[in-house]
Amino acid sequence: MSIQIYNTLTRRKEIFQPQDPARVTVYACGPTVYNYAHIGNARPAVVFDLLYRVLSRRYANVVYARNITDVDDKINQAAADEGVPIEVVSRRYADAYHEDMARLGVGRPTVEPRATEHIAEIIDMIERLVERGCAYQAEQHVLFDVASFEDYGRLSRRDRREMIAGARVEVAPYKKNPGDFVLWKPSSPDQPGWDSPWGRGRPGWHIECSAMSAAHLGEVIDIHAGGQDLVFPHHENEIAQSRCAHGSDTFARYWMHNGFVTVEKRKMSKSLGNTLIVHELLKHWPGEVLRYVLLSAHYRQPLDWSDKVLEQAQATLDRLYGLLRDHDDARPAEPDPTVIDAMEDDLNTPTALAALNRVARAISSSHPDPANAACLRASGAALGLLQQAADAWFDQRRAETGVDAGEIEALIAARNEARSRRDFDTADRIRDDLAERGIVLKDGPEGTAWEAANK
RNA sequence: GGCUAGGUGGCAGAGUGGUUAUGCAGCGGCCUGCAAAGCCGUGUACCUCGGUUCGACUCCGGGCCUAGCCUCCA
Repeated sequence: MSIQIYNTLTRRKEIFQPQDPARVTVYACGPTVYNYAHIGNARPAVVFDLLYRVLSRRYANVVYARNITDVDDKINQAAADEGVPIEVVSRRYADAYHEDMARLGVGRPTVEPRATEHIAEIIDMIERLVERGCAYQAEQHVLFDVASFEDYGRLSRRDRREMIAGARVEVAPYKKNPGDFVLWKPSSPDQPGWDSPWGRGRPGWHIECSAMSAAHLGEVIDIHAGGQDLVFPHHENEIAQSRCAHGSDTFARYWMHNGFVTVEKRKMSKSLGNTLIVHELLKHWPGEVLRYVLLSAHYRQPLDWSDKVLEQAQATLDRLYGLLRDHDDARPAEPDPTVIDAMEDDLNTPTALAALNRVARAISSSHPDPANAACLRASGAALGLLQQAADAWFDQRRAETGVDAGEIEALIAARNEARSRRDFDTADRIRDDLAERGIVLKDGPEGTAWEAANK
């Protein structure tokens, strides 16, 4: 089987064929670092990290770029509010982003370019756009001339003329067309800025991705990915800039867009004030639970976030880790082919999880079954799951309750002593008291284990 | 208004022109001092109305409903 990808450009699932199998290029839009990441920001990070892993199984050299946008008016605002340079804000939240994503099992991309380190490339690209007649200068701004690009609107399936008619965008008087967007804008002395042929200023929102992807991946890339809300205008504008600047007929050959995380079916967004911050969620749930939930729905579908789905994911992981604890002897193994097939079919993680659970069910209950357990662990690896030691998983779960493990162990010993005397009233009282505190006892042939109940 | 995606069993969520998704919960059984956990078994779902077909949840058309984009946004 080959890798299949749903391409937003054609609205169809297509067989993935890299332009150069010796160097596969992927660019994903990363965070603008002015705040902690919410779980909606985490979805593309998790999903496209998986894409990178899927591609890497087949291609030896996959270059995966995920940028950090570290110059932006929201960052400027946050820095001004605090009275600190923008670097303080951007570094703080970039670090937090890395920590949070690591706890979700997201690896680092091959390259992680930053906008502020590519100002020269950005200016260079804007100059080329002006030379080619695709951009014009007006009142210290440089704007992209949408009318100069015939294919504008093709990705998002919009008609340029209709967009003008229904434009809700604030139309600056110096724009030739309402749809024209800013490539470069002037900075006041108290705003961050760089010298340029158009005076001291800073880049507009879209240009940095075009400049950085060209700098690190080349003028035509294989896959460009991001959230659904970036289709328009961000990606549409990237295409326009890049193709005009390079004089090419293709910018990215495949476009992938993840669906939204919703809360009570409404899109999670800053303006609705219903964002769930990953940093906060991690105080209550293991990162692996968040990851499992993120993978439980197909990446293009909306994913409704709730405590219920978190509890379900945790219960499932408890069961799987229990199997590993009882059967895995850490021998090497290959993942179940069904899991790989599902991943290569446009990252079908729900089907992959179903296959993972079938592997789990194949594990014998009556005999030690290290072969199937190892397959379970290896299959989990393909999804970035089940990679910690089972004991570590359960220790982490216990630690959440903040109880004294020694005390629990002592109570369990007392209960078992009472049971051996057949003093079941005492034994049951101890068990009930522990249950009150959220501790569940599990009697087994090896003795009595315990763990924290689901919240 | 324009454009896009989707409506599947109690919940979450894949998929398929005729055959078991999977998980969580529930129910029955095994096990257990009794439970829990674990294991085994179990539910016969696919918005609505037409059409195509030997046969449609799956294809086509209409309708209803939901969400999203068109403005910063993953």
